[in-house]
Amino acid sequence: MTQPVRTAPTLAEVAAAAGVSRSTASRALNDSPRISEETKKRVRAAAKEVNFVPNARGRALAVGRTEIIAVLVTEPLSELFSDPTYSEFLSGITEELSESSYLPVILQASSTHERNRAREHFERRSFDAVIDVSPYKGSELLEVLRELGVPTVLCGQLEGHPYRDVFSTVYSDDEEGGHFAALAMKDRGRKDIVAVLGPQDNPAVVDRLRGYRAVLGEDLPDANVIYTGWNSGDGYQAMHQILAREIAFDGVLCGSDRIAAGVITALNEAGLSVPADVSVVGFDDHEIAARCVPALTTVRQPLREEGHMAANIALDMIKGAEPTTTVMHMQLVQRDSL
Amino acid sequence: MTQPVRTAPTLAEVAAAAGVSRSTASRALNDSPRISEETKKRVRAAAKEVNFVPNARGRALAVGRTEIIAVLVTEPLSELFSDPTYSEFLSGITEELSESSYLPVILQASSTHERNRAREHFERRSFDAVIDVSPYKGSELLEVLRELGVPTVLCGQLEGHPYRDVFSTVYSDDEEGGHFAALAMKDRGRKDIVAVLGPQDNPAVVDRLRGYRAVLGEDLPDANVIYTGWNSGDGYQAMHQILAREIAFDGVLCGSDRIAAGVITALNEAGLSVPADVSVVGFDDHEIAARCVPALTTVRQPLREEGHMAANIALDMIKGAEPTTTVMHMQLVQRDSL
DNA sequence: GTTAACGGTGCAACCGGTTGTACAATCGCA
DNA sequence: TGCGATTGTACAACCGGTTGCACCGTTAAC
Repeated sequence: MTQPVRTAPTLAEVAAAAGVSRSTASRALNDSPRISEETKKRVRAAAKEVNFVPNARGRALAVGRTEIIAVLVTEPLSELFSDPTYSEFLSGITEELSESSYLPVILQASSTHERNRAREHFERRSFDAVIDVSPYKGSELLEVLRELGVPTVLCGQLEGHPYRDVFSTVYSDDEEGGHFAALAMKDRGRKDIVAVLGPQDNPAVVDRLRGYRAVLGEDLPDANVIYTGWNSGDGYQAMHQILAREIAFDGVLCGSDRIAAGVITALNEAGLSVPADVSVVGFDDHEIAARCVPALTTVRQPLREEGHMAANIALDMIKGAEPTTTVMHMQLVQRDSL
Repeated sequence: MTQPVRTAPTLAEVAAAAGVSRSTASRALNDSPRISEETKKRVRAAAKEVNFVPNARGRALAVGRTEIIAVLVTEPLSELFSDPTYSEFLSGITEELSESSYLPVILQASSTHERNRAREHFERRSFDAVIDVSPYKGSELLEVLRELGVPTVLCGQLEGHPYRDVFSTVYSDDEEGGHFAALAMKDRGRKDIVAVLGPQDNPAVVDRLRGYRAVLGEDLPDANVIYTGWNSGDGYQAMHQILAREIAFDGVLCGSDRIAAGVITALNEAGLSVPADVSVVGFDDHEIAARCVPALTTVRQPLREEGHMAANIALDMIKGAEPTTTVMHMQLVQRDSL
């Protein structure tokens, strides 16, 4: 039943069918005010008749846009998939772009090979804009984007904001998140706090700690701050270290919900009850937070909304808008671990 | 330090710099045999000089290709991310395409809105080919692709293969996988088998069951076949149902590793030992399989390789190759649950 | 009755490449 | 010396749209 492949109808055919010129047909379909209703109607009918859809390649060349936005990702695909943060964030971007005619492309940049490919695509002007999901890692590519003048949105802060005047930035206020978590501890009357954070070189970690400190002061001594990875295993191990020190503490601030899950496991194994003996607060509000026993009090980052925002800013920049900096707000999610 | 945005150099500028015509410049850069070595050298030098990279839009229009391949996905992004099957498979596609100049685009088609957007992109000829990752769900779109004559690769079998003469197909031999799992049970001397499978309408499930049956015959009675979801919770629940029936059984064939994990948990809770009392065989060989206690014997599907294959076939079809059907082979991974 | 204003349309150029074909220059050979 | 074959290059058309500008026919104003 192989049907003969129709070769796609072009604007010229529509124009011929409607008895007008190509330019008039184009204007009619793009709803230009210079064309009479009468003619528009005729052209639209002709277009419907021959099943006309404007060719993406021709359009792209003429208007100087590909209507494609690259989402630059530094993590390898497997990590990308295992980290729910990205899923949420990418969904936000995709959702928002699906309202426009733009198409998001996930562009990986973990290996050198991939970065070179990415660079090549940038130079070819394959994309109208770039959304960089983990900008603190890909500085060479950022340099390229700057030179090429590609509208770019950075998700997350860059230390020192070297590109603030060229790129837009969207990030959650991590310091504020730290505030919220610390205030919750304080309100609960906790006075001897331990923090199990992510990697020390992560800007979000630095800001959150600053937030903790602003509220807790000496209740969170330097010695009680541990930097580690983001996973439950890391939290578990860190908690063991702390228990081994035999210091007194009644609260643990965690850099992620997964860390918190590991911390709770370690505490329970040591015979400590959460929240009776020790309060625990997480970060992120991923699925795992609600499933913890006890359910985890945590700080929610509006990831999906950040995705929406990033996509919109990218679209605006394509239209010529100036770079902007947008700060999203954190939120404390009260559950049972505090 | 905002650097003035260079407007990208065009072929015309290269030609001027090299003192040749645009056509000669184009041929020189594309290494046409009709151009003298001497001239090629000069043009290449000029191109390097002005930092020329051919513009993707212009090229696309001229050669009639966008160099973009759509990966059509029926699942919502969150599911896509939570299912390691896709991660592996998509990695395969991405890896392979990164060797070419082609760019993969993940195109979601779970909601009606998304399917309409997808259709529009197809009609605009935004993609040179489509790889459909879950073809049994998106038949309307397949119809569109067929009419438009877009080179398409289906991953997974379609019942009745209605598009066999138009589309290429890549799939793993699920019946063979069923064979392997069932043979393992048989070799171990298991005689009363239960199967906890995925959804009944999934063609892979149907084929695997056929494979089981061919080996086990009456050792796997109809009443012992349970259809459910793919997750551990589903496996757990299904096993409870079976235990409640108080029938005798000594082996469980599972539709996924996650199902198997749930099954093992339920068995253990009921005081049954794996593999002493009951043998369990999974499917997929995901990360979870090795982490099960006991480590799960399972059937491995070569997902990454399937991704490579699908990408290559897509590239071939773009070059005009006829549709092909490719069957990948399953493999039994022996561990401790049998 | 002439002319200015204006709404509607078409011509042609343009976006940035690729490619069929014509043409000029060089060479070999009769 | 004259011819055809061969090589290297340029001209121009083309891919499929968009858009600046000129032009046409009305109508309104003077």
